[in-house]
Amino acid sequence: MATISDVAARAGVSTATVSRTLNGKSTVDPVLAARVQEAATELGYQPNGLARNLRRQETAVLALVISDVENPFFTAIARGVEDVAQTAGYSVVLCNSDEQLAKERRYLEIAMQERVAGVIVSPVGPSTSVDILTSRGTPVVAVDRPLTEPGSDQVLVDTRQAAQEATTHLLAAGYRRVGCLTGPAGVRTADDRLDGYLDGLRTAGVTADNTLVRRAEYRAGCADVAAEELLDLEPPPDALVVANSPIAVAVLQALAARGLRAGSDVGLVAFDEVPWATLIDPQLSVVAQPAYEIGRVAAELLLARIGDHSRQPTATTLEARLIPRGSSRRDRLPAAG
Amino acid sequence: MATISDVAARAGVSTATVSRTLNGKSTVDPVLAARVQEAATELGYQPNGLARNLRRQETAVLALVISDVENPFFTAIARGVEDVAQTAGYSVVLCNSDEQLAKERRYLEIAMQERVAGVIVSPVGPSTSVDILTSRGTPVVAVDRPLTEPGSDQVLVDTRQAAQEATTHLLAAGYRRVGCLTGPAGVRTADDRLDGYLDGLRTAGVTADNTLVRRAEYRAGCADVAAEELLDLEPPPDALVVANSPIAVAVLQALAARGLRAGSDVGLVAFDEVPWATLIDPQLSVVAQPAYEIGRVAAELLLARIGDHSRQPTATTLEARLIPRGSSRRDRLPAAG
DNA sequence: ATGAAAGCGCTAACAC
DNA sequence: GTGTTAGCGCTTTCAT
Repeated sequence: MATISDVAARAGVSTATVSRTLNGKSTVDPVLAARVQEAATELGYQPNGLARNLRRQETAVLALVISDVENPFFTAIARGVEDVAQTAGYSVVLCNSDEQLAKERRYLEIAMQERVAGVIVSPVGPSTSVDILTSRGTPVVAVDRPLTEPGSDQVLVDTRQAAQEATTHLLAAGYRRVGCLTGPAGVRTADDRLDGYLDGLRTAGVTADNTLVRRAEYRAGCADVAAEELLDLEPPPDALVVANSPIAVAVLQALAARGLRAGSDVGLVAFDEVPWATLIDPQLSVVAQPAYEIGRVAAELLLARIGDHSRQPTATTLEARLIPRGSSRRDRLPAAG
Repeated sequence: MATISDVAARAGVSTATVSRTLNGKSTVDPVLAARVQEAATELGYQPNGLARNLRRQETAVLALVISDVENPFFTAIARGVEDVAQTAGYSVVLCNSDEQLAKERRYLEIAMQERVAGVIVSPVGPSTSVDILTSRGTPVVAVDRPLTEPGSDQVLVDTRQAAQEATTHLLAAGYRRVGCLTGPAGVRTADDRLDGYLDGLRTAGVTADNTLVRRAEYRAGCADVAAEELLDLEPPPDALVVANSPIAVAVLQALAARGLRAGSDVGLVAFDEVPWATLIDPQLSVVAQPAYEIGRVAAELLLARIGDHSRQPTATTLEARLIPRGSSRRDRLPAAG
């Protein structure tokens, strides 16, 4: 594989001149520059990024470590990050931690070792290994879930508030036994949504019933049992606040298996807008999080910190929006009764 | 940031011994090894991957360049790739080409320059820039769509056959004006699915009607117009073969907007299984592609080629499976009439 | 404007 | 078993 000195030799100049030409630096004699270009293309020269990075001690690459590639919420974040990075001349590499601390740690280590310019992470847990990065001065921004250690920017959503709103909405619609199916303990969004649900009950003067609360993994295909347990309670809940869309799928499947109908039989509000929300009958009421926006803001924050390492870390909280649809309306009941 | 010589100095040994210890090479005196480990942790030493890669001229990283991160089909492939890479000690970085040739080319160049061990790509078009890689000896495997240039492994799906089967299925169910909404011209899967659809018509002795064929971008939110055009034809098609799930969403939305029902009003078979296929009413008939399997096989092929660069490139074709559900059954009609 | 030369941090011969 | 040393390919002073 042709190196820079091959090109230099062929063009009859020094490696410095080749480097300057190929990087568009200072003013190089047009004649020499042309000779260099020619030699480079003739040799099919491809710069060795490894060597360049080693010399420069930096890379125009951002790492984005998300906890589930198959969750549309996170892929939407990825789009936001990518769009911003792209226009700033950065590339982004996506790493899937799969909600596993070990994988997350591994990817963060690689990011560190490969000296990426910065990383955006949706931490699996509150006590992650981001200090590997922050202690070395690599800018980090946390999305979706906070980090206990200071030093990173954060872009979160006021999800507790949103969960309360969802609960209040269900209660106002006339549901009386509102349950909650949330994510694993220790995952902040899961705990927050549960707390918001409890806030909603309390505000309405309803006493919480622990048996109406279940937890499940956030990933697809993990919440089946929890959903079934809830629906098979005696008496069953007549409405559910559901913490994300993969879990919502499980709930809807369990409902269908029992011949139950969302809305009329069991009120439903699920976190995260999905393309199919309006395709099911009744349509799914959701708490829409500004996923793309989260990614956009996170990338902007990261680039700002890369440009100025002394910048103080900030915390941004975005708002979620309740979109009421048919799955949180009981009004079919009178018609049927 | 601590370097290997800092560690060597602190442990009172040579850099070579540090390197050997940290890489678990040959047999290092346990006493020295312990001193090295201690010095390393005290200094918070993190190896510089850039330097290591430069020296080794290789990286334990695979690049996966997919054409749409928001399409579940591709994220499922990513899962397959990741699972096998993981167990082989490789990490995978995901790059989103967004169906844009320029982005794809850019990521391929980065992959080359960063000297990744190999790349898996779902090419935006047939004439991609993979030769950047193949000519330099970097193993490449194409997934979902073939590459015209030889030299890469391929993992494809017999999608033409599947499209024919879907069409035949609709015809057999009693639909008479079966249309097709496929992807952009030049994208092989789009053209293949169209051809398969035409095969299906021909086999059944039905003359193809060009007005019943439309094309749209493969990405979400791009097929609305095409879907509407099709449904507003006079007379409209009474069934549709749809080339992927983002397009299927557009079709289902257009149907709903017109008060039409899948199955009874317009028969529907869409490519790609999605989590919500059984949640809509009627359930969505799909052609399920073995996405996870594609990723798995592609990664295995890639690792094999990395291990033995002289290995001959292979072509694997996997089968898709038609899953008939309610959206391709007309039987509601009699009940309604 | 151009070239010579010094490393970036690491690994792998090679010598001891 | 351990140390010495020569680069990997590039960028960037520092001279000229």
